[in-house]
Amino acid sequence: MNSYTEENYLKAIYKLVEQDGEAVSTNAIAEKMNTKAASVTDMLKKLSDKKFINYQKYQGVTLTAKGEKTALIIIRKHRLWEMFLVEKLNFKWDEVHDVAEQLEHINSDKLIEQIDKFLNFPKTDPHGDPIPDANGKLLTPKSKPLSAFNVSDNCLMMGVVDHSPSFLQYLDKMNITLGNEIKIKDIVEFDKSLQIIVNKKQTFFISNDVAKNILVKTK
Amino acid sequence: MNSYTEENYLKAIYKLVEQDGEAVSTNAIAEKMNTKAASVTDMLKKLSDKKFINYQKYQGVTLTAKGEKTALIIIRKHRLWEMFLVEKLNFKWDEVHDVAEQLEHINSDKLIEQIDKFLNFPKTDPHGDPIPDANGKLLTPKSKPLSAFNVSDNCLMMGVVDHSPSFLQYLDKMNITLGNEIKIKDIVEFDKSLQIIVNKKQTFFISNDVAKNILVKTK
DNA sequence: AAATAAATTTAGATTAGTCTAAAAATAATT
DNA sequence: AATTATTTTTAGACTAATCTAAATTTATTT
Repeated sequence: MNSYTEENYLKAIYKLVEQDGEAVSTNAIAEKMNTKAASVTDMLKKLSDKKFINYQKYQGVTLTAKGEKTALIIIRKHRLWEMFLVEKLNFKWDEVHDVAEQLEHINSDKLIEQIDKFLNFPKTDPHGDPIPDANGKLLTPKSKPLSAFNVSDNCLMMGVVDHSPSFLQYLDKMNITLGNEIKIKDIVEFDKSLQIIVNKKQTFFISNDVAKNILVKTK
Repeated sequence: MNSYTEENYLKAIYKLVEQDGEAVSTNAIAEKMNTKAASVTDMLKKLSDKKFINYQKYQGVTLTAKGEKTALIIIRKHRLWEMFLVEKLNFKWDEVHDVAEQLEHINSDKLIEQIDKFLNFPKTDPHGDPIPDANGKLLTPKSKPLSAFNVSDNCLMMGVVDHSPSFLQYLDKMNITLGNEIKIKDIVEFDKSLQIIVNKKQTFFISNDVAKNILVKTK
């Protein structure tokens, strides 16, 4: 089996590759893992020996098929546990991350498949992120940032980019949650802030920075 | 916080003290932890420094109040997770141990209290073992081995001594489960085997060894 | 294209937990 | 009580993951 630490490196590398779309640097991994570049280099050698990553000295890394599958299965567990915490144990969407970071490393196929079944096979986690299947296959839902839409577009809230508790709490306060309808009433020329109508009821302004972090699709 | 390994040592020491009722030896711990005596000595020093155990070289160990509370909170988590697996995720009582060994180390007060609530505050785990409360207090249910009773005594199945999958599967096959009524019809003079009537329906023989491992109380 | 800056890797230590082999302490036996 | 056996501890070494500091490679600037 792989160690807790190896799993966390694979997950970090997966997310960086997903984000940047290219080979990721030692420093980028070090920052994400809150560790030093020298430690990362040591681990990269190990992950490379185990065929989880493609690694050439000084050239950055990408995941092999084996590494990507392993990363996606950890992400599957993380997201299923988040869903469980919110749906069954009264956690808020801004409280689940740290616990799921621990639970994702529990090793039991039966456990995770039963959790999946218990939740009735959810497609996304509480933040709208897609849940990979048991083989590590991911169906990415088609969504774009709200900031990419225009005046009078009518959208459906699909997820978030920033997952920080403070951002999620802000969305709660504004009543912006998964599945809500968001219609763009106006876009301010000066700062690109948006006036939006949520669920045909509340009308208010959000900054363009906020809009960039809200994922929606056209309704 | 305490490491995964420290927690496992504390749990092992708790169980050995509970079983033997006196200071436990380095070798006994080594055997229970599947490790070597030299490794145990190292860990005992560390646990002693942290005030979890009373330890004098060559004299064996007992738990301090702090150590016992810590052990009981780990046992609380283990037993609540076992109950969750059986009650909510279709695990059998002989399948839960290994997964619960992992889950017991998850660190989140909210998580474990919500699991407790979700299960409607169970008093015992799937094997009839009592679940300590959130402060590490344990109410031991009064039960004795079936082998301590006499002909025509009518008992209620309360738990098991041996927790091995093979023993639990045997009990399943014989339809002996928690809460069943067990009446002693006869005790064979020769080998002390027992003829029992389960739930007023099935009558059959069990060995004295088996009877020693079934915990009951008088109905 | 040479010099400088930035990123990355190597070298050598450190910590937690483990091990083997040897030494020391306790227990059992004659 | 002396000897032998058993248990426990110490000494020194190993692995995984980390670190700092120095060396090396790659990238950027002049």
